[in-house]
Parts: sequence; structure tokens; C-alpha cells
Amino acid sequence: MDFANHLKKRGYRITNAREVICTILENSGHQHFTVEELHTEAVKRDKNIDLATVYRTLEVLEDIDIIEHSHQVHGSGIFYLKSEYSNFHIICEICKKIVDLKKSTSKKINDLLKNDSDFKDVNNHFIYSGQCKNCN
Amino acid sequence: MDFANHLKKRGYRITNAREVICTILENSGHQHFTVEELHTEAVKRDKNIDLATVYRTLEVLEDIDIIEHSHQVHGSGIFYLKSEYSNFHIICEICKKIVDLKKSTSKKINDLLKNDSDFKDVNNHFIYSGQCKNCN
DNA sequence: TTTACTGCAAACGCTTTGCACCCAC
DNA sequence: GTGGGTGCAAAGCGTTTGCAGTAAA
Repeated sequence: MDFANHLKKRGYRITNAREVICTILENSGHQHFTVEELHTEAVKRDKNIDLATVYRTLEVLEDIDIIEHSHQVHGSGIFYLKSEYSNFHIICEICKKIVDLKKSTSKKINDLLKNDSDFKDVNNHFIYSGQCKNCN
Repeated sequence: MDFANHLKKRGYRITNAREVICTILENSGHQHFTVEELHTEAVKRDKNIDLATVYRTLEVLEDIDIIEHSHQVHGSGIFYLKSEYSNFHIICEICKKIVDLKKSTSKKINDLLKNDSDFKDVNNHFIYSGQCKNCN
């Protein structure tokens, strides 16, 4: 679970910005972050960390398979720890809570798409939205 | 099928820009357009039509339920005639062809999402992507 | 010492908006 | 005549990039 070490092993340098962002992610549980949120957290620990650096660090962490990102239909990208338990996500338009869908659901959706359209490697980098039970 | 008339009935004015865009859409079959593509077509018929006007006209046509739009994960929005036969769409990352998924598939996906997450009114305004059969 | 990484600022692509003029009604 | 619609230009938003300076190795 030492992300900085993963970076090192893969030939990336350990810098303060990267350590800060890794620490935030390591302690995040399985929270979903916008880049802004992550930047805000990072700045609390080092006020010089730039938004561009956050973007670049996230790109690196995605490259070494620590995190993944998805896109919302409206609004910014969402970053979170890569997990073997989930693929697809859904966000409540009202309370903004993000729910991870079960991997089995993701698989069923991919199968449906494949059978209907004959496409392969269907992209899952977007976030469904709707209204959750509590908001109805 | 007279979109300009629909506009009138709903209290919107008929302007040249609106007529031009309606004509393009009426003759489009069930093509999927980016705003750029639609603007390029519109300019062929009246070189003064502005991109902003295209956006505003599309908003109006969506309001009166003639068209719908979806978002790509990367790139611009896609506009098309509203249809009772399809909901979800998938685009080939390679050849850019857009395929309409069967409404039954859309429904099954919505049901899966609903059962897994307990969300309702699941958004379908995005476009899946993948690689189509011909491109593999 | 070397060059990967950084902060900063500017540019990106798509979309929306403010405004004064114009024309459909 | 009135105000809804327009073209134009500028700004918006999230993201990416160019660059010269900095610091990890």
C-alpha cells in the first residue's frame, strides 16, 4: 500500500507533490475525488502544489495502475483507487453520492452491449447518473 | 415532420437560421451530428449562421422533443432526431461510426442499474465507446 | 551532474453568455 | 412597435501544454 514505493519501482521520482498526493489517496478509504478536491487537500499540506501537478501526478498513478478515473456527463473527472470489486459507478444528481456498481453488473452491461452492438473493449470510463433512493 | 411548424405551435418564432437547421435535420435520415457538423451544413445554406445560434436552436429543438443529445467521453456532444426505437448509443473509437442500441438493450441496462444501485431515472445522455467488428 | 519534475501562465476544445442590433410577429 | 432571436466577441469550464527554473537521482 505504499504508493510512493510503487512509483520508485517504476522509475518515477519521489517528489513532495507526489508524496502528498499518495498520502491523501492512501488514507482515503475508497473515496471518489474530483481533481479540485484532491488539489484542495494537497494544498493544505503544501500550499505550492499546483493544479497542473495534480493532473500530472494522477496521470502517473493511473499509468502504474493505482488509480482509475471516470467522466461525468456534466462536470469534471472523478479519480479513485483501482479496485477489483467495481467497474461502473453511478452518481446521484441530487446528493452527489457516488455508488460503485458490482463488478457482476458491469460485466452484464458489457455483455449486453457486446451482444447488441458487436463492439468489444467497451469503455467504462463514464459515470451513470440518476436519483438515489434517499433523494426520492 | 415539419419541424418549423412544431416550433411555431410551441410559440417560437420561425427565423432563417431555424428553418435552415430544421431542413437539415428533416433530411438527415437518422444521422448523428456534432454541433460543428451541423454548423458546417448550415453555413452552406446561409453563411451568416453562427455557431452560437446553432447551439441555441438545438436547445429549442430539444425542448420541443424533436431531437436529443448525448455526450462522448472525449469530444463534443452528439445531436440526433429523437426516436422511439433507441436510447443508448455506442461509437467506434476507430472508425467513429455510431450505432444505436436497441431500446430493449437500453431497458435491460437500466434495469440492471436500478437493481444494483437502487437509482431511478438513470441518465442515458452519454455514448458508450468501443471497437466495432469491422475495425478488429 | 543530469534531466525528470515543478509552478506558472497561457492555450486548449467545447459550450455558454452579454450585448446591441434586427426582424418576425 | 415590441421583444424574441441573431451575430459577434468574450468568457466560462475543465484540462493540457510550453517553458524556464528546481531538485531528485
